[in-house]
Amino acid sequence: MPPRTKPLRKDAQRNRDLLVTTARELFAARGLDVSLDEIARTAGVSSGTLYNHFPDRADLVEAVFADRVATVAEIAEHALAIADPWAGLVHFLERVCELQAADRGYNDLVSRRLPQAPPTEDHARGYELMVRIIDRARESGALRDDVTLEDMAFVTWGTARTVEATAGVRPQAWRRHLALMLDGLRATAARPLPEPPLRPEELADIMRACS
Amino acid sequence: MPPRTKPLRKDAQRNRDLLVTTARELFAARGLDVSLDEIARTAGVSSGTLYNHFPDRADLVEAVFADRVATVAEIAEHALAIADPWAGLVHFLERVCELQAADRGYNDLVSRRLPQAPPTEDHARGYELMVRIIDRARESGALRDDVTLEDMAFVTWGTARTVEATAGVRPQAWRRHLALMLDGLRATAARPLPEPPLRPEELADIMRACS
DNA sequence: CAATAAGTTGACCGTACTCTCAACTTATTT
DNA sequence: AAATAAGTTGAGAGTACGGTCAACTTATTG
Repeated sequence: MPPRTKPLRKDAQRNRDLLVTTARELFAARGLDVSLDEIARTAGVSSGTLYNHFPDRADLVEAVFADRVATVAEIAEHALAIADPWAGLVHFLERVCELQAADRGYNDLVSRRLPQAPPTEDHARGYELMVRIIDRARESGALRDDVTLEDMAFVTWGTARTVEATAGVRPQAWRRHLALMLDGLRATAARPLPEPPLRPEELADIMRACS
Repeated sequence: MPPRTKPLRKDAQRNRDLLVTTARELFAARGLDVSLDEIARTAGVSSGTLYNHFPDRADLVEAVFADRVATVAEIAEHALAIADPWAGLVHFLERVCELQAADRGYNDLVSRRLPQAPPTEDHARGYELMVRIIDRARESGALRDDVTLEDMAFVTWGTARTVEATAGVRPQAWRRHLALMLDGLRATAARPLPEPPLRPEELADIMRACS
């Protein structure tokens, strides 16, 4: 659907796009903490223009990573297209972690709580698909039956930190971390867990929390 | 052994101690990014005094956490005193993660690369003990034989991130993360790993790296 | 081609932080 | 109780950042 708002003037649209792509590159290379002034300068516009388009840093971050939710949903779809449920889960987690490893900004985004983009329909779709990936893997008997979708956050958070630490020295080290984690998620590895899973609302709180 | 340098004047010593304990509290509560001015103010001394004692932020951090290396070594000793090698490893990792969970500053410290304290003899002792914890667990057949001491960094990094994320909502959630990870470290869970372990020098590089 | 709306500029304000130093105060020494 | 060495102070320099706005420029419209 076309956006309801009146279209931007064409130079304004050009500047906006420029800012987003510039920010995307800088975020990818150096993480989410790049200064907004530097982004504007690199894009060749004044800082006023940046603030005109994106009043808040979160607005810019949201614009830069707006497509990622859909990307994750697509990955989830591919994962569900794999016949073997366990292989599907592994595929999903590997691909998501690859996204993190390829983009320091995205890695920061999944790590830190940040902007809280308003929940979109892609969000809901991705969530549904992920639930199915987990359920299917669990019902197949490959995934341990005491883990939930929320436990996948541990995978994401953990590899995010490993990606950050090892990026300079061994960019693929996170694969080893992930593999160990995956071996712990197998039904055959299951031992009683010491703590109940995060409830969906708790995880939502964590994601939403800004600080 | 008494320090070789001339002892501080007694008010200077008092101020120094005050700064360290104040910094310890603030770091523990709010992480390593507390401003130095605030630490000085809270301690009731001027910022000049702080910089007189600790020219660099890293110097203060080092003073605050100087004892932690010895603490970890002690935990390692306790772990080795446990008869069952696997239980010893679990004990060690749980206790270290508890340290992280109890102190946001320490959690930051193990996460981010920061100051690179000069390697002390406690360091070497801790290292030796940790090697023995791992070797013993592996030789007992409980720990998978394709993991190394360096793989424990994944445990530390991972839980560090989970601690950070969940501290406000479910302070014990990291125990679940750790338990999943531990299940992946069991010999019975072992599947081939996709990436060679970090070499000791690589891990040292990561720890040393400042940025 | 006006006329007007839309967008841009860059200097500037406020804030927060690290770090310095000359003037001052306090402890220690003889 | 001087004399001296040691330590403290707090204002302020320097930096970087987010964010604002009145004056200016540019696109669009009739």
